[in-house]
Amino acid sequence: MEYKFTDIEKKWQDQWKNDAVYKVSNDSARPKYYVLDMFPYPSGTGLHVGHPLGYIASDIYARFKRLKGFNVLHPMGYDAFGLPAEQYAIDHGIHPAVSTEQNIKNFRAQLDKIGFCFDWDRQVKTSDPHYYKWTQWIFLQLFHSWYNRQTQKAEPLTNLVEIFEKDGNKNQPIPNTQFQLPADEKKPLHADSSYFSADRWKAFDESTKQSILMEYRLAYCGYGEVNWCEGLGTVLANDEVINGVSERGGYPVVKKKLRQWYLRITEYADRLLEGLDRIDFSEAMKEMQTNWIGKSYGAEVNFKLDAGPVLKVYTTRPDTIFGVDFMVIAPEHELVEKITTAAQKNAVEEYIAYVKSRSERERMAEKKISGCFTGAYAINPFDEQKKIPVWISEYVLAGYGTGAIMAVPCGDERDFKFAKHFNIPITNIIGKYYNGEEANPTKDAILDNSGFLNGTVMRDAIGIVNKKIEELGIGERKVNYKMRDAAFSRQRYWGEPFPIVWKNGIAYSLNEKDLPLELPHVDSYKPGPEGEGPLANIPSWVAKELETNTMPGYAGSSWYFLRYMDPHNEKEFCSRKASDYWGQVDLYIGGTEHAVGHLLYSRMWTKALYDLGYIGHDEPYKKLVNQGMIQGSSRFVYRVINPLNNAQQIFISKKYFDKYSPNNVSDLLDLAKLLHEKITSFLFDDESFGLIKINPIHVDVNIVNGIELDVEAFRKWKPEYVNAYFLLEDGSISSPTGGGREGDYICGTEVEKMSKSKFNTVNPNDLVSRYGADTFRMYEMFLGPVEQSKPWDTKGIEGVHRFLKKLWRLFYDELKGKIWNDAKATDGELKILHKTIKKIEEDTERFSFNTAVSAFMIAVNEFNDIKCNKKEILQPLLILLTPYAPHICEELWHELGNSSTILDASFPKLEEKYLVESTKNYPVAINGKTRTELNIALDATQQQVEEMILGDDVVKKWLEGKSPKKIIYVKNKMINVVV
RNA sequence: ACCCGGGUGGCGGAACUGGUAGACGCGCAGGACUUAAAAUCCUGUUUCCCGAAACGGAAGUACGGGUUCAAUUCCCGUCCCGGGUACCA
Repeated sequence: MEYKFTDIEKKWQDQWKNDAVYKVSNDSARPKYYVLDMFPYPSGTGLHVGHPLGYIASDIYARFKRLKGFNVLHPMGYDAFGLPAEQYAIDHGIHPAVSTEQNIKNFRAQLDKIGFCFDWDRQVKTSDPHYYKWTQWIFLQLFHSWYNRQTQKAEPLTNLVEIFEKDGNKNQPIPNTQFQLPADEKKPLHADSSYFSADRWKAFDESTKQSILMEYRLAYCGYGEVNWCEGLGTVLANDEVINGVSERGGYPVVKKKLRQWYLRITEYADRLLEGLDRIDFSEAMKEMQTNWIGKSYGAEVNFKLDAGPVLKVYTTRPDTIFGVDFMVIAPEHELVEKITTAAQKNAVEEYIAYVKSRSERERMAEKKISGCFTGAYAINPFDEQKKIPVWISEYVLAGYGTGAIMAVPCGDERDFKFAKHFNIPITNIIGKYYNGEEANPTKDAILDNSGFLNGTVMRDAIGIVNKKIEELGIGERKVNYKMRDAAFSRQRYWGEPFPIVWKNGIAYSLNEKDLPLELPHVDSYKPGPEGEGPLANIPSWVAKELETNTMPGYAGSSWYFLRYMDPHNEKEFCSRKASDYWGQVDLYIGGTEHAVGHLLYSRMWTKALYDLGYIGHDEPYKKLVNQGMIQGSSRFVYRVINPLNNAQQIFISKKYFDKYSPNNVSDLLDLAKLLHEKITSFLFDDESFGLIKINPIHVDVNIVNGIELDVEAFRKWKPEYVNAYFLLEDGSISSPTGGGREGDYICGTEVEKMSKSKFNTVNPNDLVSRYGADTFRMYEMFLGPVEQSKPWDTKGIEGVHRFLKKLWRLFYDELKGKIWNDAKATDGELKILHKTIKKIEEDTERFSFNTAVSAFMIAVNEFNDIKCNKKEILQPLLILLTPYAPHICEELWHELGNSSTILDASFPKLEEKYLVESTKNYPVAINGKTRTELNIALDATQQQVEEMILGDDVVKKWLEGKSPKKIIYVKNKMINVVV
């Protein structure tokens, strides 16, 4: 009986489906465990071997937890709204719903072959109205809520109105400090522009009230910049803009302000930081989120400008205020227009036009220093003699702080370079700490040239200056966050419609009973007028004054983990009973590319839902494991392009590509001679050989075995290659007519992103049909640590497949048939088994699946060596292995006589007694270099060890008669003799 | 530019908390079985030096420094590669 993986896998997949073994109940006496994979986007290209990596890891863990007695939720679904489907619709005229459905079918078929334990009854799709009804509903909760800074949580907006009616907003300042109330007619001179009394609130008209409330809503409307492409008449994603022009068509792209929805995530900044202490994410991940939130303590300082207005800057280093040599404000700062002098007007406008064409990323990445003087000067409040020139430059972004900085070149590298570049004189306020060659950002220097701060250590000066600034009323201490509110609208079709109607410029929500607001059918995906989305082209939609923006891709994925708990609930997004039972996602697996997007948004939504009392926990993911990317391993063939005959297809093996430099004339002549000698139809003359080119061309990795090209498959790959000649590695020729061929054609290799265009994608289906799902699953894990990125190479899969065949042969012999037996296991056999139990349990628990696979190989090799075919040993081994290779284990489990599924077996219990050792082979090092090994009892004392060491011949030889200075003996580790 | 991660044989990787660098697998080389092939099994495989071999010696974890009895592991600096940088998902 041989290992027929195709039959076995088919049989058990069908059986499992019929028996609904993966159906999960919300009602169980067992403890719960929730394993989740990051929501996949069903792309048109289908799965390649990189995608299932995380799913296999989570599947193994889910199955492992089930064996350990948990009620495990392991669901799967689709993040089905998104830009690619819409782009596909624009290009091919196929409705996104249709192509998405097709893609999902394809995905599902691929997933099913791998044998995952997903409970498909719980599948969700974000583009399904049954799902996005609740996305819209949650949006409305955010729309109807505000963040109470006193209680530090989201509350219904009705609370806020009550507060306003009682106290005005004196205790609840408007989050956006730039916001200005309409002028107060009663006390126009003294009115603070952002505070109002209860009386005044009551006197506001509806429109003013609504625009003030909008300033507090967690989901609010404002204005923001988008990538506007006049040529395409549309707004582009950052991805679609390359070097300031559109990816499609190459039209210029500029920034344009459009009305946008936002989520007030900045109000949650502190709680998002605090929450990181309570969740098990990697330090790197926490650091990335912390840096993204970017909390800093500093001061806002007002500088008077000679041109009249006041310039507000944010600085984290107020101690350096005497070192301010110039100001830099963002080119889009509202003051620029007001303060620019007539003489500088042209230069400034030109510079602003340049900056408008630049993406934020380009601006930050730019090494070349650029900027423009506005002609205006600021006055240092502590040194009124000092006139500080005001510049604009792209390196200052409008969205961060106040969009203006005070530049201190002796203490800040970027400011220093700017000053040098524009010949701005540099004031040294840190004495010998500044060498004139580079800035020194120290906080430990003693201040100099700093008026009343002279002689103070910078660190201490910060507080002194802050106090002074506040006393003088020229500024205040300020906590600042780099994070900005999340833009929450897209001028696109394929997303959730907002349940919002506009009446007289005021946004009102739809009633809950009118949800879902279904996405209407459109005939064209072209943008609407003025950069609005395609929905603006539908007369009936516009007539109802419905919002024409749609929600962004992350709307549906911000809460999907909750819907899986209660996927068919028509009354609620998720019942409190279900979310209380399942609670947090215990294990979340996905890539680091979501570090600051999805993971922050879903954390915020969870906190808001928690604040409003809809769920009982405020962090969605208890533990996060980041899976690395599987990179493609590309293969290249080298085509010789003969200028005398462009159409001729001649490929040279890697050796010759390495040997002949395409830039060296004599190399090219040698190559031409060689080719002519071997292939008579290859001709050259005195002029042409110098023009020969050698082009590396991506070749489909599926027709390359390791690095050897299947030349016949290559000729069939594309019509132009039918008559290809190959100069093989051994110098022989493979010609299209056949004959004369002996050697191999060797390809070049390179590690690149896995993508269709590089012909380096490998479809899991192909591998599953060739080796089986169990082999595929184990090989994906065997490649290396889940967290690490690594290149894919199909070649090594054979080793894992051999392992499974070897396992099979412990049960069945090809000739003798059944060989497993009921004999009693020896201590030696039990030792191997329990060593393996220990290793597998530990490795699985810490997600070290690659070493677990090795441990299985070692165990099977050892049992094979000692011819152990005993059921007593093999049965627990199968249970250990079943999370990794479920099909073969289920088959053998039943062959051993079990009738219930192995999925519900219990994980073997480790018996330490089989593993106890009394001695150890200690490595003995002399001066840190291992020289010999000694077998010593584990309970040996320092003295006993020293005696043994000094009596050893090898040690004596290395001591050369000298006596050791010290003998270091670390129990159960090693011995080091210091001479 | 900024933030995060990574760099170990021909290749993927192992070494979990500073303690025998290279487990396991691929590939390669040699051998057994076979008419042959496949499958399977056995042996070897970091590099260099000495040597017939056993054995022995030296170097070695991107590069340059440092801490330590001992560094792939900790610290400082440099280079290279990957992810993210707010509308790809």
